[in-house]
Amino acid sequence: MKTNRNKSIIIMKSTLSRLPLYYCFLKEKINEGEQYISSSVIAESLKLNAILVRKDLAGVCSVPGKPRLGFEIEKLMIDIEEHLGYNNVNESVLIGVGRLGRTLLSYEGFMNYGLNIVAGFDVDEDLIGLKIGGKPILSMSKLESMIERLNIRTAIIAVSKEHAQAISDKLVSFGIKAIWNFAPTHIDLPEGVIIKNENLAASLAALTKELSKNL
Amino acid sequence: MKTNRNKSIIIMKSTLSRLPLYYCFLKEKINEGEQYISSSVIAESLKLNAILVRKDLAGVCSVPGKPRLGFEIEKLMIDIEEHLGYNNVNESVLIGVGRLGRTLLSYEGFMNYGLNIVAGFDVDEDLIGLKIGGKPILSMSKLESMIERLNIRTAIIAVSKEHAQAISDKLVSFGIKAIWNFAPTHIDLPEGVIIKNENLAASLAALTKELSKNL
DNA sequence: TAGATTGTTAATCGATTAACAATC
DNA sequence: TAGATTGTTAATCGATTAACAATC
Repeated sequence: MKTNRNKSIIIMKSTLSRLPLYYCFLKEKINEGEQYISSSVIAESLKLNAILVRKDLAGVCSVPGKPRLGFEIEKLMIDIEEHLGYNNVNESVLIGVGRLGRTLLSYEGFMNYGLNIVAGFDVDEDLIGLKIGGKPILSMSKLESMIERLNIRTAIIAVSKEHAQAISDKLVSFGIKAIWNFAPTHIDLPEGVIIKNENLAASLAALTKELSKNL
Repeated sequence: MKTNRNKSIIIMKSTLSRLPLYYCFLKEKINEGEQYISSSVIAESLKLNAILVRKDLAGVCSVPGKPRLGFEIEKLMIDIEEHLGYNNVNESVLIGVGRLGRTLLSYEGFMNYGLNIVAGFDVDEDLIGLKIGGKPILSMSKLESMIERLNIRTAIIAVSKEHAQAISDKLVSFGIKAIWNFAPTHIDLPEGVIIKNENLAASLAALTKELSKNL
């Protein structure tokens, strides 16, 4: 872990999780015609601690900010893109073209972040051959060959919780290394495969819970 | 903050965020006919540190676990429900019945967590009067009266990013105290209103980023 | 009993906040 | 220059991990 220690190039996970927030805000600002921005303005708008923002930015920016002026927005955005890997387009497959799956297929936001779902897969014969959001829906039998041919590493699971584990096992055997799971269930995976669970219900529950604390 | 210090009833935020995970796992186990479970089994299955799980459970459970046996699953689930507030049904409104909005309206997972979207709202005349997932779609003009009548505190925003700020301002003026934002943009809110941003694209980007680190 | 598993107290780790000198 | 804003080092805070005695 002591590879490149030129200038404390170690960026905290927590910082990484805030970068999209900054990026989104900077995009707004540049659309409003702004050219420079100070960390304190960002902090205030985003309701974050000013020192925290300053430290985050210090970690990612290639050109230091200028006292009195702040950071050049355009440069800063490029730096953030670099760190988030928005430049290397990431291709993924989606399994399960139900309602949620269709939403994800046609979600345009992904493009902006360098993400591309190449196809949806489903067992339902009626869906196969259709296009949703410009993406083809293919038979499950095509899954393996597509993953191999395009060397895809990331899969999105939008099937029912009953099928999630079986599908995941298949995906892993085909070479998938990262799974974004929307099925509201726990999935067991071998070492080396990373997973991100997106439990929408739990997410909303957490919000309402916090609300009830604030009375 | 020194109200009820009977038995360290202060539960960490991080613990709270893991509770849905435990809950989901316990549900599986009880369906398999299990009656007791040990923290170490939970930890192993969920790939968490055993001590962490033990501590989390110690914090929420009303009946202590039994050495050698573990915790009674059913009791534990009830305790978790208590802590997550799954029991007090939370009602919310959804603004923006586009593709994402429709998915959320018909997402059945919410029910299990004591969450209920009472109606969807949209400006599109063609949608008004329809039912999706059993929930009516109403005109925006009905929004205020519904929030007031049912005393609703939580709103879900699934409109385009251009409209998100304006809608939020309206919602706050109607009395909404918590916003779950799916529009990929930053929203400015007054003190006292809490927000949870659900940036799907950023979420996937983070996953693929982590993948690329693992090479 | 012996052994597994619990709950708790202390140690470590990581992230946030505070303080402050440097700079335009 | 004076003042705002930067980057960095140190202090605090919170969460995780380790250690261990207590219990069935």
